[in-house]
Amino acid sequence: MSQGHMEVTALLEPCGKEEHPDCGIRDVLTRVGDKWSVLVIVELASGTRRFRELQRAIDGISQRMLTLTVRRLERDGLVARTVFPTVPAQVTYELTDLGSSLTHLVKQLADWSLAHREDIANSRTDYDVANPDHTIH
Amino acid sequence: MSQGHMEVTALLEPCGKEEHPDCGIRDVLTRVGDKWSVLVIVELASGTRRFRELQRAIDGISQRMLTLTVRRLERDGLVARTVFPTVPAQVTYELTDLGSSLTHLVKQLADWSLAHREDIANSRTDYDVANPDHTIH
DNA sequence: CGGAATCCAGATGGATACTG
DNA sequence: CAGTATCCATCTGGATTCCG
Repeated sequence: MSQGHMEVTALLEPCGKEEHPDCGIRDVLTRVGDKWSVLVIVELASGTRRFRELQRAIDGISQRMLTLTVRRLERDGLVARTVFPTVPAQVTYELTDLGSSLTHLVKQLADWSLAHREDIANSRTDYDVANPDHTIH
Repeated sequence: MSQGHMEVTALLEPCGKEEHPDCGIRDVLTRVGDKWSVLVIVELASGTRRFRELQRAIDGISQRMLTLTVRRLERDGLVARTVFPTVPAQVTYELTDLGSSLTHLVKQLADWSLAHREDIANSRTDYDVANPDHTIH
């Protein structure tokens, strides 16, 4: 059942003539890698949230970016959006089954990040000391 | 040993007064989420590669972006760069232990992407049909 | 071969103001 | 409350040229 190796090999091969050669994986990774998506996913992993609840939970996100982020997640089928036509309007967001299945992997990535962030920070410091005038970031 | 839940909760809390409130996880995720890093990591997961080998293996990457990508991965301690002072120069790249430990997660993400790319594509199509004039991407 | 340097277009994201 | 609209700064990444 552990077929990970075979699958991933296909990553670097064109899998369809007309499509992008990355088999669409980049679509998913750029979504996960954008500035706010993961934080939204992690927050929704704890339960249904309203728009303002999300904004208060995610420090620093602007109204505009929260809107864009949840819209993209909704378009990808990872998040479900429900509008209650009350006054004022009330909108809730929750993960779909697809979104929940991704959450598990996102949490592993988050844990890895937390576990190794010291290593990475140290490596960066070392690199910056050894290469005083680099422009990489 | 499964402490995933507790760890990730910390994601949304400021963990240090002076630092970014995301505990540095965004550093890792943006690295994984950028356009080329994952493809470089996956290729290096198969073994040591020279610069030109990487470029030939990764379809569409420019010289500049390959340089930037491997430099960032090196700075983060995920990739080791070795220069052989021959003429012409010969440079090899390989994953460090840290990089290898991330590879496993990256492969899971890649497998998830491949497994669900149809679902996502369908969801996007449905969304675009239901919202004919949206500007999201 | 393995880059570095420069230039430039497009994407991303923040601030602000306005709305049903 | 839950957005939309606009403007604008920054970042990302591609193309090209040059270099040891």
